[in-house]
Amino acid sequence: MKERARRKAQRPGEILEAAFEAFAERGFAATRMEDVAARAGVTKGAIYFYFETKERLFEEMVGHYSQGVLADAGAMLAATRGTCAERLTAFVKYMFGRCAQDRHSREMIRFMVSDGKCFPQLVWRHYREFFAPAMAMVSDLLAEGIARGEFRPEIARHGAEIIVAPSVFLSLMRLIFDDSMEIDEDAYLATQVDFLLGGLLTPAGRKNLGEGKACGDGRASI
Amino acid sequence: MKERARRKAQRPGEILEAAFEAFAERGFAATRMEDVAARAGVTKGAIYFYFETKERLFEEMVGHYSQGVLADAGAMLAATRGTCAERLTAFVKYMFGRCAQDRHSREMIRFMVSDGKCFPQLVWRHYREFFAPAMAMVSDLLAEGIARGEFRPEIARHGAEIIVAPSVFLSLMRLIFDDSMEIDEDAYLATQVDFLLGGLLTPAGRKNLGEGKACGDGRASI
Amino acid sequence: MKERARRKAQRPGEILEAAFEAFAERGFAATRMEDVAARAGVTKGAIYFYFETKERLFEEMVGHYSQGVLADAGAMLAATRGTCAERLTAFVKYMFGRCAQDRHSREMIRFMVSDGKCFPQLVWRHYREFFAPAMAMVSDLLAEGIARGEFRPEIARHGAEIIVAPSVFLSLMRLIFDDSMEIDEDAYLATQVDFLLGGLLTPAGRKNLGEGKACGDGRASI
Amino acid sequence: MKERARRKAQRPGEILEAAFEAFAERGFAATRMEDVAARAGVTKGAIYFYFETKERLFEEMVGHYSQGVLADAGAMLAATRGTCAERLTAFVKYMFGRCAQDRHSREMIRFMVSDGKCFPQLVWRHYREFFAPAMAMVSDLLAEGIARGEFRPEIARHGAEIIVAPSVFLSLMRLIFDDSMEIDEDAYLATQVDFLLGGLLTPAGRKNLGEGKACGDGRASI
DNA sequence: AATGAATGAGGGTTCATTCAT
DNA sequence: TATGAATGAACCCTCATTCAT
Repeated sequence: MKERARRKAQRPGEILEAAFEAFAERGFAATRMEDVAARAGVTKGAIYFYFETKERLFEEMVGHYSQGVLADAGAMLAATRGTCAERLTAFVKYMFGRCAQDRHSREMIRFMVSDGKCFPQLVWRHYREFFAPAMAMVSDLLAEGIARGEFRPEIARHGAEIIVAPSVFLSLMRLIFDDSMEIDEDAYLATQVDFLLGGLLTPAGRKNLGEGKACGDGRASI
Repeated sequence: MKERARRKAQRPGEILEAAFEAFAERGFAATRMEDVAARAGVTKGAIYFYFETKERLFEEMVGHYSQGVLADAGAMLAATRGTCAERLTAFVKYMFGRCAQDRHSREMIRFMVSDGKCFPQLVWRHYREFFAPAMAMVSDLLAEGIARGEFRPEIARHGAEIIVAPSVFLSLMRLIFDDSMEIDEDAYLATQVDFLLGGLLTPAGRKNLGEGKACGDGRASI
Repeated sequence: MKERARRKAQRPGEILEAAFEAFAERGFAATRMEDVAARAGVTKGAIYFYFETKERLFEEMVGHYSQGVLADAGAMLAATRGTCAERLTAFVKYMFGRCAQDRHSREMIRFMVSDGKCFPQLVWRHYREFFAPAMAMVSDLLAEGIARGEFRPEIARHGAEIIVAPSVFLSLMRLIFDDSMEIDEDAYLATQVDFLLGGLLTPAGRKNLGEGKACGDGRASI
Repeated sequence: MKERARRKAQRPGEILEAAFEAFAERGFAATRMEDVAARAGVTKGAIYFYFETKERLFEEMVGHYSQGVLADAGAMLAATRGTCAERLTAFVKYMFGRCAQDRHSREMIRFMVSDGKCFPQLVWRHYREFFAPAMAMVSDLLAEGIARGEFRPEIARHGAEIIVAPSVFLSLMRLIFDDSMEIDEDAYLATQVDFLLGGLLTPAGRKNLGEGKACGDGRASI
C-alpha cells in the first residue's frame, strides 16, 4: 500500500497542526509533548523523529503558519490601485479580514506576546517580514496621499499604527475573551472605515471620494 | 523591634511585586516559585506562608495590580465634564496614558493573553470590572453625542472599540517588540485624537469644538 | 550479482567490527545501536537481522575477537622448546606482543572490566579458555624449572601472575592513558625479561642486603 | 533535635558513598540516579540538591575517593629510609597494600578504564597527581640505586612500570574475576619482592643461560 | 535483506509543595 | 516567621526494538 508513504509525507504537517492547537491552547511552557502527540495521533517519540526539540517544534510551527501571512503581505503590497483613499481602504479591509477571520494569524499574536521573550528570533522575523513592511506600506500611502492633497498632513506621524489598530484590537479581544465576544464584523469594519476616512480627508480628497461610492455618505458636505 | 514588624507587613506586597516581575518576564508556567522568592529576597517556603499555591499567588498578584486600574476607571467615569467631544477626548487621553505609560496595566494584557485560558475568572473579572464598564462608558458618550447632534450616527455600532484601539495597540506593540519600538508618544496621541474627532463630528459639533481649544486646528474650516 | 552476495556474506563481520569500535569507544551501556549501524554503514534495523539483541551483539562480538587469542594461546603452548628459561622468555615475549600491540586483545580487557558484571559468562569463558590455561602453563613451566634446578623454588607460589603482570600492566596503561603514554616497547620488553631472569640487585647489592635485615632473608643463601 | 542537622551534614558523604557502590557495580552509564538514591536512602530529587548532574556526582565521587590515595602518595614519598633496595621494597609493600586491600583504590581503576574516555579530566588528574609522581619516585630510586652500584643498570628504562605491575595486576584480576580469585596475598607479596630483588634464576640456571643465546647479554656475568 | 517510521518504556532533571527546625 | 532539605509527580528526551514496506 501507498498508505504508509502517504502518511509519512503528511506526518510533519499533522504534527505542526497539532502543535499549533496545543500551543495555542495552553502556551509553550504548559504544553506537553504528549499533548501534541495525542492530537497528532502519534506517540511522544514519533515527534522527535521529525523535530529535534520542543523549542524547534514551536519555532517551525510558528514559521509554518507565518509563511502565508508573510507571502500575502507581499502580494497585497503590489495589488492595490486607485486613489490613495481607495487603496488605503482596500488595505484596511484586507487587514481586517486577516485579523478578524484568520485564527492562525490571530494566534501568532498570542505566541508573540506569550513566548516572544523566549523566542526573540521569531519576534524579529515577524517584525522584519510582516509588521515593518506592512507599516511602511501604510506610511507610504499616507505620505503619497498627503503629497497629493488627498490626506490632511496632521496624520503623518504614527498614522499607520492608528489605522491598523482597530483590526489588531479585534484580534486581541478575541484572543482574550474568545467566544464571549460577540461582534458584528460587518458593522465593525464599516465603522472603522468610516472613522478612518472621515478623519483623514481634506476637502479635495472628500470631493474626490464623493464621486466614488465608498463612504459617500453626505460627508462631502462637511 | 519595629523594623521586623515593618518588614513583616511589607512582605506580601514585596512578594506580589516580585511575582509580577517574574511572571511578566517568563509567563506563569515557566516561572518558578524560586524565581519569585529570589526576587523578593526570601526563600521558597516563605511564599507559602502568604500564598497557598502558585495559582493563588498569580491570581492575587493580578488582582493586586488590577485594583488600581479598576478603581481609576470608576473615578475617571465620574470626573469628566464638558461637551461629549471634550469628554471623549479626555477619556482617550486618560486611556492612552494608562496604556502607554503604565507598565503594570500593560502586563495585565499579557497575562490575559498568555494565561487567560487557565485563569478564566481573571478574564471574566477584567471583563466585568474594567473592560465592559469602560466600553459602556464610551458607548454611552457616543450615544449621548449622537443624540445631541454632536456625533455622526454612523459610528454608533462598535465605535467604542475603535476609539480605544489605538491605545491598546500601542500597549500590544510594546509587549511584543519591547524596547525596539521607538514611538513619539505625544505625536501618537495627537494623531489619534485628530483621527477621532475629524471622523466623528457633525458640522454642529465641529463648530462647538472650534470655540474650545482642543484640536482647534482649523478643522472647523474643513 | 556477485557483489551483492559478497556484501551479504561480509555483513555480519562488518557489523561485529563496527560493534567492536563502538563498544570500545563508549562502553556497552552508552553505545547506541545506531552508533554501531552508522559505523557499519547500515541502518539500525539491519543489525537485528543478524543479531537478536544488543546484548547478543556484544557477546558475539567479544566471542569473535576472543577466538584468535584463545586459539593462539593453545598453539603457543605447544610450540616452545628449549630450557625452561628460554621457553619462559619466549612466552613472555609472545604475551608482551599480544598485550602491547594487539588492540583487540587490549580492548577485551576493557570489556571485562567495564561490563564483566553484566556479562559473567564472558568473564568465565575468558577465565576458562584463556586466563586459567595461560597461567597454568606458566606455573607448569615454573614447576619444571624448579624441579630441574633452573629456577629458585621461592617463586613457586603466584610466580605466574607476577611474570605476566608487566605485559598486562602495559595494556592497562594504554587503555587508560591512551596516546599520552609514550613507551619504548623494545626497552620495556628487555627490562622485563631482565628483571624476570636476573632481578634487580648487583652482586654488591646482594651482599649489602644480606647483611641488612629488610628482606635479608638469607635469600643469597637460598 | 540535632538529628536533622546531623543528617544534613552527612548527606553528601552518604550520597557519595552510595554513588561509589552504584557506579562500581554497573558503571556510569548503566547506573540510574534512582539506584544511587535508593542506596543512600533518599529520593532521586534529593541528590540534585547536592549535585548538579549525574556527571558531576560521578566526578565528585571519584575526586572524593581519590583524595586519600593522592595524599598518601605524598606522605609515602617522604617516609622511607635505608638502602635503595630497602626503600624500594618498602614502596612495593605499600603499593601492594593499596592495590590488594583498598577496594576504593581498586575501583578507581575500573572507573578510569570504563569511563575515562568520557571524563578525561579525571584521567589527567590521576595521572598528574598519582601515577606520574609515584612512577617518578620509583624511577628516582632506581637511578639512585644504580648510581650507588646497588642496582644493575640494565633495568633503568621502564623499570618503574615493571616494579609496580604485579600489584596493579592483582587489582585488575580482582576487578575482573572478583571473588572467584583466590589469592594468598602474603605469598603473592613475598614472591613479588623475591622476583624483584633476585630474579628467577639459580646460579646454575644462570650459567646455563649464559651459554645459550636468549638474553645472553652479558647478564651471564651476573 | 534492508529500510526507517513508529512505539513505549525508562532515565535525567525540574519544581511545586511540605515540614521539621 | 522563615528556612531549606526533602519528596514525588511530571516532563523532556533517548533508544532498544518492531514491522510494514
